Amino acid sequence: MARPREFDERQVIESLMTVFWNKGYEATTMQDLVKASGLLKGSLYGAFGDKQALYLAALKHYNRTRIQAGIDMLNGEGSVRQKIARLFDNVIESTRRGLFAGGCLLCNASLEKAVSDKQVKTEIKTTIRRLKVAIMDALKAENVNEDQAVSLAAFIVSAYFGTRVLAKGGAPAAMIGDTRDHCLQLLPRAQA
Amino acid sequence: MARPREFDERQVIESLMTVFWNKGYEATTMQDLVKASGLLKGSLYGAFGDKQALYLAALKHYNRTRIQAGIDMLNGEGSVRQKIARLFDNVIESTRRGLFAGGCLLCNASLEKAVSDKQVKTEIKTTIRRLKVAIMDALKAENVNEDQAVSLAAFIVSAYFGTRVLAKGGAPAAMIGDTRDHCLQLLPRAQA
DNA sequence: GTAGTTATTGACCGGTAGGTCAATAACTAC
DNA sequence: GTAGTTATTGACCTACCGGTCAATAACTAC
Repeated sequence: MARPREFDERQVIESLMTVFWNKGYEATTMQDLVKASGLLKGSLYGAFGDKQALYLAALKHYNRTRIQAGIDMLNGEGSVRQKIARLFDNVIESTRRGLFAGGCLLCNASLEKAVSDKQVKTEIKTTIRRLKVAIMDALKAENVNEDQAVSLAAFIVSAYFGTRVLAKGGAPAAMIGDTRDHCLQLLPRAQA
Repeated sequence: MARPREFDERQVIESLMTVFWNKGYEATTMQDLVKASGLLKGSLYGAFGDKQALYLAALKHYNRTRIQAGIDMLNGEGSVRQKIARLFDNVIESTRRGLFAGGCLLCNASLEKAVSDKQVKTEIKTTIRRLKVAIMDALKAENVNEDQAVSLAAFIVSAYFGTRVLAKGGAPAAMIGDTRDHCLQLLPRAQA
């Protein structure tokens, strides 16, 4: 019926995401995206839309993969303490490996694009909500009551996002470890 | 000996800061800065240097005024609990008033410019350090020991920065309140 | 007054930003 | 085969980006 696409959409979005992840929205040029994706400008526009749409697609992909990996981990085996500890340890680890200086595209989007792009803001809000709920569920699985779970989860998300800012700002890794330790201090003791 | 400047430097930097604060580095154009400051491009370049230098000056001004106001508060009267609570309440308040959507230029700079600009990174690191020390001092004034003060301060800075991300991302204000409450929970009880 | 110094002005510049489009290619249905 | 549809291509466009500079103005020292 029509000419088929010659590229793998997932793979292209992954490459777009990588560029936005380490350069930010404004500092990224269409030329950067062309180079990273291997597609030409016209194809990029034809397939996804303008730069804002490309960014939104990249952010959604980040949430569906990177953030989801965290949520899956929270839904998996182990005690809450272990799970939350791993969340923070991953930040330390990615910072140590220089993975985009430990940055998080979701946090970057919150500061750079949430105000100027309503669709981005909506995506951010629902993703934060999902992350918070995953933490709440992990807490409730260890008999933390609903109210406590709500406020503890909010607090952990804050501390977690804060470490992403500190990591990129060049603060010493020890600050992230200290943050993790104090978060764990507020968590219930393991019972299983 | 020479022609005197016709503008008040502090006032001009304050206006530059305002623009960078709500638009970010990349999204701000020289034209924006010209309009906000009232100066012409040539004067801006002559007095401060290029765009990066303008940003650095704006960030330093932000730290010398807005962040310093927080530090002064931490060094002032009252219990640590009251001081830390006020820190978070200010975030809620500025978000409610729509003050640049509750954003913090220091956090913005950490995510947008710390990696690409070494001078910005240095400024960020020393400012975070100063903020952390102010919190430590407030803790030690209430007989928290050195080690505890170090790690508690790191943790509070993380949680605080996290709320700035959440605020801009459009998360409900209740999450900030919950974060504040849990931070206070780890603080020593008032004794004076 | 004049010489020396710095500030202000606005026209100017090359480069590149995001975005468009007509031509052509690759496919399916019949 | 042909008609219809969509994908790919790369040349092209306008607007504006950050930055420069020669002319001129405003001052001080003497």
